[in-house]
Amino acid sequence: MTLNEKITRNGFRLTAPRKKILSILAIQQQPISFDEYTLLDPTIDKSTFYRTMQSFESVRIINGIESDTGKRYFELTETIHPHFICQHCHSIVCLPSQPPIALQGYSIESVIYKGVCPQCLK
Amino acid sequence: MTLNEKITRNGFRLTAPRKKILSILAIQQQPISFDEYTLLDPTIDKSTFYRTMQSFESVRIINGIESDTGKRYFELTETIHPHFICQHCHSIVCLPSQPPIALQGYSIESVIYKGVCPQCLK
DNA sequence: ATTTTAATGCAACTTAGTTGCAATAAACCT
DNA sequence: AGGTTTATTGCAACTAAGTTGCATTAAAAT
Repeated sequence: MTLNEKITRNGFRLTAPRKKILSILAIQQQPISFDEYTLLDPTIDKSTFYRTMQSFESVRIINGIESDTGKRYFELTETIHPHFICQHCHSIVCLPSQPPIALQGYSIESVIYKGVCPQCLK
Repeated sequence: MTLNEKITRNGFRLTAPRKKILSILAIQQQPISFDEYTLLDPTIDKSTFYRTMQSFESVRIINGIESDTGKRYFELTETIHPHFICQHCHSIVCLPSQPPIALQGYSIESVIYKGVCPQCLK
């Protein structure tokens, strides 16, 4: 199922702002915040952006990550992978996929590690 | 090193609001938010609470966790353990301690799993 | 006991994200 | 294709969480 099918089959309309959001998120190496997104697409409206994130999160097109800066970061959920948040420089890094963790009774969808990144440890 | 020593040796003063915060956090089963804290101690001032969290986080007396509700949750860092955040009911659960994860070059201080909890899966 | 200075408590502020609503435009239907 | 329906947009106003400035208070050092 392509991304566009995922959208239309879930009853969402494929609009211009949504296409742009998806095309921009598709080329990111890390999750990005609304602030970072507006630098790449200054025409976007705040509420359109956040509403799109909510809609697409609800059908697992997008994955949101809470930073310790009080902002949310977003990425496409193409390949599931863990993330690392540096508590010193607050960067969010995608980590290589790892074998899924099993936890009796729980459905685990993502993993976040917090700590200090190699650069900040120096 | 006791908790009080940890506080005074880091140059912090052992004040009445701080003692109360610590005594209340000490008897929690899960991390709590400012809202939840005020129910247990209605005399606390918002800025005193948050400033205490910041100070004590900086010296690892307290561990903060970002929920997907846009709130931060706090707990004492006595025993390090992972947490689970349910994306459906937004509860935060302490999980039993697990063998530490190694990640080349990184210092990992905590792990958060996100997904759906057993109750919500039913 | 006095002095020093960190911490408190209040009010005002900031910032991220949400909401209401009229206008717009996908997608559906002959 | 043209008309209709209804989801989505874009704007402004709002909310909620957390922060900041500052005068006052009280730990702790002398």
